[in-house]
Amino acid sequence: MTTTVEFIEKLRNSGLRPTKQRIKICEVLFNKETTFHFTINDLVKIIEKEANEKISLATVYNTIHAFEKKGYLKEIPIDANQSYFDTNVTDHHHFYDISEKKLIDLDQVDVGPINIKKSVPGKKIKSVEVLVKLDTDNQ
Amino acid sequence: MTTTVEFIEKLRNSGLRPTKQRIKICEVLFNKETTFHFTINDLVKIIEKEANEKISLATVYNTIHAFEKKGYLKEIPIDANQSYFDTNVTDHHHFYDISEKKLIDLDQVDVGPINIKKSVPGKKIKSVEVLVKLDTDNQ
DNA sequence: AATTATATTAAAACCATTCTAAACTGTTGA
DNA sequence: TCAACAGTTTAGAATGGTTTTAATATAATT
Repeated sequence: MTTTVEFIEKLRNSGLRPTKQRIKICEVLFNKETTFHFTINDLVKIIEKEANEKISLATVYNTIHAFEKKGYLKEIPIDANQSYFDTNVTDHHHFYDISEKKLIDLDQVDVGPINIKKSVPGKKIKSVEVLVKLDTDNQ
Repeated sequence: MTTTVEFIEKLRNSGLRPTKQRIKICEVLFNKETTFHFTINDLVKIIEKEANEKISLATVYNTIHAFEKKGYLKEIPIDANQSYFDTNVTDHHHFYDISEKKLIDLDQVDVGPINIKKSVPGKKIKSVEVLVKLDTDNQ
């Protein structure tokens, strides 16, 4: 449980003005028991359900991008249709259930160490992401 | 080097009528020394340069999707802006150079075996893809 | 050659995302 | 406290990759 005051602190410390829209989005994203995955569309629906006032779609995009840049969110590449975000910003991997279009976290422990044996001159590794696609098991 | 006749065979064997558009796309995609990565936009430019006649954008999309469904191409998820395709359909992984927006193949050997220790009931693993993001190394 | 099924096409539609520029709000410092 | 400024929100328009449409063309079958 994080208080509104703590979100205001967090925002200010990040150089982001604590507007009521950003505080609301913080509450929706970071005041949950567990981390979760969402699309912008999902998020807008949650906000509309929880809030009594409407937030402009442009503001939702702006805020999500600001949070991503600050490292409070991670974008998960799955397909080219839509952006998926994750409130779990620790290093981890994903299952993607193709039929249900749902993401499931895969801890580092569940995948084991990955050793990249190749390198590209002048470039350094920024991240290593494993995506495991799942299909219905009808044998 | 694959002849036009062989492409016609391949198409027919796949249940795809060998139209001159599809044959042209086959030649652009599968008549190369090495496999490569491309976006639809890249492909259209290559076709326009190589061919004397124009192929409709809708046909390019249709054909790429048909080829993907037949397993002649793989889509690589990188970000949500654009679809990237790979003419290398063997199991392998990728580097993604963020600054240059370029994909580089990573052989299975370069990554080593990946052991997924978690499972989801009723679901089976369809694919395991590793995406290694690269950044300019300015230390 | 006629018929049928499939493919191509240009243009319109679609839809997630970004941009615009005007109105609004938080912050700062006098 | 309040004016001034910089940063933020907003609705709506614009963008751009992708898909759909429905008319025309082509390949396959008879």
